[in-house]
Amino acid sequence: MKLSLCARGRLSGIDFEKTMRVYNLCFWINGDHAYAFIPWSSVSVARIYWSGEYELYSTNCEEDLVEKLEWALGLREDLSEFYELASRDPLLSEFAKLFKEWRLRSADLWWSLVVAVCQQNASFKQGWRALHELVRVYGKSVYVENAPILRPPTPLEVLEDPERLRRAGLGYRAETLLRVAESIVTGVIKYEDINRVSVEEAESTLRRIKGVGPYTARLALALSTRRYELPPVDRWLRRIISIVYSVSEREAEKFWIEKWGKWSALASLAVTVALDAEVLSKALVRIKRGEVTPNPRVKPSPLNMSGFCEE
DNA sequence: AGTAAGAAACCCCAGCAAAT
DNA sequence: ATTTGCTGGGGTTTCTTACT
Repeated sequence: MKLSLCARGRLSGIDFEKTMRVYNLCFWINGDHAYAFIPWSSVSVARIYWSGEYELYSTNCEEDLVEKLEWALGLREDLSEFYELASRDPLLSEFAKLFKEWRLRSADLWWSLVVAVCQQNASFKQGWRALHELVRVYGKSVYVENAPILRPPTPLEVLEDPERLRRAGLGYRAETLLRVAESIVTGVIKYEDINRVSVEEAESTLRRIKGVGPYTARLALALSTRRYELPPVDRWLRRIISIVYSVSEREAEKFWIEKWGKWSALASLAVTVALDAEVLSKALVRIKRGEVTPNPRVKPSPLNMSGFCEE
């Protein structure tokens, strides 16, 4: 699939390097720039330099691609309230100082669900390796200036060749992902519907897919709709919450929502970045030592997944 | 013999669905 | 509402090997 240049320009207002590095696969990070696939469009990819300069490539140049790109980068998202709360929080105050200009990158509903399903019952390493392998094993590329760039497979491509999910190491999660692909292709699940209703309703809609529970649904919602009221809380975070704030694990989620309000899901993700998604035992040691900012030596981490490309 | 690196074994962990 | 079992790879410990 050959893409042509649709637009170029310069954006500003956020930290493009942090925004592009956090939870991005190594295929798409390259020295002083990175690639972002633009949701809700035909196949489109933006090359974004840390300076904010960008080049936008697509199969057919739509009008509002730049707008979609800005949305996906959270360019107009006002996080001052979140960072104000974070600055008074023991886990995220240091993070708040360093990551004020960071924004969460959005993906379309399909890819958000793929990401979320890969994380099920998996450590950070296991989940992201599976996602990395998934992209590699399907081996679909777009061509930008005659150079191939791997792209995520579409739900149709996954349904056409479901065996590759096993090779990617998804294990039994493959079954869930196939049901997700099915739901997307048949239109049972549609972004417009999900985005129109409350997050609570959206969550229950997604959960109608067997294998999609609250964690998966909420992570996917946060990534695809930029609405953060319902946090994904896994055992890792639940344990951390209960220890740091002296609440029972049973009450941890309720506590988290009361604490962060409409920023709950963003706070969940921020904690994983701040602690490099290290395994629980190590994360707890770091918290005890007050080491709650990302450590560049930790690999792989949400900020640095280059290791998967070197395996 | 002592030690470090490498391999293997063991246990543990994860989110979800189903059972209770 | 709470507990249990599923499933597959990661983490940790233990054992083996190789080298000084």
